Amino acid sequence: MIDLKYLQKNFDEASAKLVKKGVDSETLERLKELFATLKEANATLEESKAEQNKMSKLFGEYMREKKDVTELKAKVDAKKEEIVGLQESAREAQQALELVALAMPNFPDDSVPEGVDEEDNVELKKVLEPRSFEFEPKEHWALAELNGWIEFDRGVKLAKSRFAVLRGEAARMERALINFFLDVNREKGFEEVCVPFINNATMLQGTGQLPKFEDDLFKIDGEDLYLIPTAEVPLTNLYNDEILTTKELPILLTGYTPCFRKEAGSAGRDTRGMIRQHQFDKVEMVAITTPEQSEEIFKMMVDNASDILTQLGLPHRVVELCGGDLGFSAATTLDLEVWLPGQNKYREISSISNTRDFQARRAKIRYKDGKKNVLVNTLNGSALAVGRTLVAIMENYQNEDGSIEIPEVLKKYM
RNA sequence: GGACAGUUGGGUGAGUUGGCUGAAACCACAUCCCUGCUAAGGAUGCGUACUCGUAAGGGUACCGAGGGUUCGAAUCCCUCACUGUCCGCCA
Repeated sequence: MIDLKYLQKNFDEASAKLVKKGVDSETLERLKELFATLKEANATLEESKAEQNKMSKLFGEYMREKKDVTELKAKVDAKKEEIVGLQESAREAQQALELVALAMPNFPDDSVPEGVDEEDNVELKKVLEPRSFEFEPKEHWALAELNGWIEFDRGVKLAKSRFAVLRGEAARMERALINFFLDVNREKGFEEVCVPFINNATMLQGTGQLPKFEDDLFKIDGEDLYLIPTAEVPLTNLYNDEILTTKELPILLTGYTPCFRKEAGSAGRDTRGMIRQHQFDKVEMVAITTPEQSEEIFKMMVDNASDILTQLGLPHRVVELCGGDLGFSAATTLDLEVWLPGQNKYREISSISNTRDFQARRAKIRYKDGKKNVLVNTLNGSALAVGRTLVAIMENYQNEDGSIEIPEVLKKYM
């Protein structure tokens, strides 16, 4: 959630920031008004309650002194009636505010480039030269068929479209990649964590998936539970509603989880192959830091993900997302895009974001800085998306006959 | 899933004949004093959130969550969640 006090005090500045992210200033104006309304409603309510509390105390004294209380009771009864009304309007103001506030995306950093969609993203650097093929490189689904690695039709049979089955060497490579990623991350100082793959609504709200993106989630029928769309949710919310100490920070976590997404808005996109599935494996990095630490940790996370790709010998590039392409919770995001020779383009394989205190405010994650409680910064990033890495290996390591070499670093894992 | 018990501040743990308890005591923690040096003693402070105020200092809310009774609830009633124990089931 954005800082509403900041919005109130620096409206023009705040609204300029959010325009970058495609929020119109009318919505912001409304948010500001709702906030002011709530504050006023609460102020009057609290004043009345203070009076009532005072009278109730008096009441006790009267009783003890055996004084007559009928007059006092009449007064306090009248006050009570008044409070019921005030309470109702305060509650309405609260709900109206939350409706808008929870749907408001994070402020982008000032350094974020202007732009409306991925066309306007900025390439920062390329790592590794794509290899040149003496034959026409195939796409991964063709290779999958040749090698018997992926069964799309049986995945569909078991569940529905956008589910797939990995077999034999592909299944083993999937597992090898997970282990490789976790090992590298651990060497970089991330603690490995194994978390529930199902989280409750409060946690999903903490990281920003709810209430706005409910349609993208698989919900458990009849329960307040959802399949996680990313390990970012459980890893970040590990500290939901907690107050940490300075010496605990930064907290660096990594974990493997499957991720479940409805892909509601992506009908028709990447329907072929396993670039976009309802279920995919991912190893995630999450960092909980002080505001001062987050910049450095962010760079470290990007370098780490890039380093993993380099170790795998996969050509990739680093792209800075423009304001319009930035996710809901992110203040800044760098994507790593891996080269897919079969598709002849770079495709996202990791996305690393600093949400600053946006998630921390929602999830109430703070740390004690001296006497004050300060919101932490939370960061997250993939290292890496496993299925897409498998795809990248297939396409980059293919031979003319369709066979696939195993990257050197993975050999000891297979 | 069934039965019973429980859920209080960072921790342990009082308080359950409703008001003087936002909450004793102890521990932990912080600062200071004394002492002096692998110790001990003393003083003070020490929950969270919102809100008013330059500040000092006020106000409101929170004793698992939500609702109810009452002038007033941690204390009474209802619903739910969670934890523990026993039973059932089970990887």
